Amino acid sequence: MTEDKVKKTIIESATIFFSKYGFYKTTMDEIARHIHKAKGAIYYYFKSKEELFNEVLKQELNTIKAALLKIVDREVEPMEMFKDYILHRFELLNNSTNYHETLKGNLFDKYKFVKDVLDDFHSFERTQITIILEKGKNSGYLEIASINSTVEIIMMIFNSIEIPLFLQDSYKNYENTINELISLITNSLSKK
Amino acid sequence: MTEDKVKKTIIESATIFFSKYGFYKTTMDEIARHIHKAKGAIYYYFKSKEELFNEVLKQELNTIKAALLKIVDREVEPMEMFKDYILHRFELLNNSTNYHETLKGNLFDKYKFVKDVLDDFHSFERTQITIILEKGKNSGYLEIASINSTVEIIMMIFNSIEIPLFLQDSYKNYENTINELISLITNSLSKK
DNA sequence: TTTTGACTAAAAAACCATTTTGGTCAAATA
DNA sequence: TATTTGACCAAAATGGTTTTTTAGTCAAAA
Repeated sequence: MTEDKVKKTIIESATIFFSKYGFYKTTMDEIARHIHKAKGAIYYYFKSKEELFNEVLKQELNTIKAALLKIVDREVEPMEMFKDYILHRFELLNNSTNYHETLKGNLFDKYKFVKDVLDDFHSFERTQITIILEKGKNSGYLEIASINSTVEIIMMIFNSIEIPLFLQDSYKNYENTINELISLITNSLSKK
Repeated sequence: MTEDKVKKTIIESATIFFSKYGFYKTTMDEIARHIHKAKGAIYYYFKSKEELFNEVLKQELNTIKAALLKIVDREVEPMEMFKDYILHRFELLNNSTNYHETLKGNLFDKYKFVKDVLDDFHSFERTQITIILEKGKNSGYLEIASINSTVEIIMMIFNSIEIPLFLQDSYKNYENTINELISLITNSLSKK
């Protein structure tokens, strides 16, 4: 229906500006102007700027979730799947400007309003990694004492390493770092 | 001699205030007043506030380095040594307020002036971890393809995980996290 | 049902005056 | 000679005020 179409164009416009200028330096006016609408129109579909940003981030993360789900649904050897997952996970998030925005914002303890969207993504990822590790354990490839603890420390490493990786350029070779990280983790989990 | 004595009291005073208020909210005047000296006296020993902070941080890190050296110099099984090293490494840094200050400052891309002191510490740590891993490799406990790469990824994880660990309180159980991290890494490196 | 655009209250930015602070230095002290 | 002082300066930080911008509202129009 038409309603969804307009909503879609608003989100598209918002995505452009939020990606380029971040949350605080984007105005509702410019988002509206870009699609030749009055600012008020946006408020017919979204109750606030924060809700709009949330929607943008949510869609960006949903696309990433979908891509990652494909990897977990494949029929491959669990260790191979895990490598693939990590590789794509960082690649996809590395390309999500609004995710970077959020990361940065969280360091400055602003952006509390994205908590739900981020929590959802973390929860998704926790589930996927658990599934992969369980597959590996069941098929005898992996040796894991406590799957839960393992998933937690892996999540923590992922979420920590993002900051230097995405926000600072302090680390020369991104590619290399990810590959070494994959080796370290898979080495740790696989039976020898 | 007397010169060193005065210099020492200045550093002590500076340590107190920098630890309590951080670099920017500490004034040279209060550092001087606390030891009943005029501000100018400090400038007889240190050429700037930045140099003074550097000295404070340097001494804090030197103490930590000394403590860590003791661990590496011990005669124990390499894997045990590595566990000990990691455990104390985080424990010691966790108690260094001025190191936290620096970490925070680096995120906000200020504090460029501490670069040398930090680089020195990183270089020290790179050396120690390399020594431990080489010991482990030579004595047949560890299985490592490239020691250099392994050291780099471990360093990166250490330096990344500090941010949530020290600066945010987002992670519930510090103890537990460190232990899981130790398990993950040692598992990855040791022969089975 | 959807869009507009004038409107408001609050936040941000710009501005200015005042104070604080890092750093200097000639003179005093030891 | 080696060290300390404290008045002094320029630059930065701070506080307070005015102006501008912006998120959000809403009655009227389409």
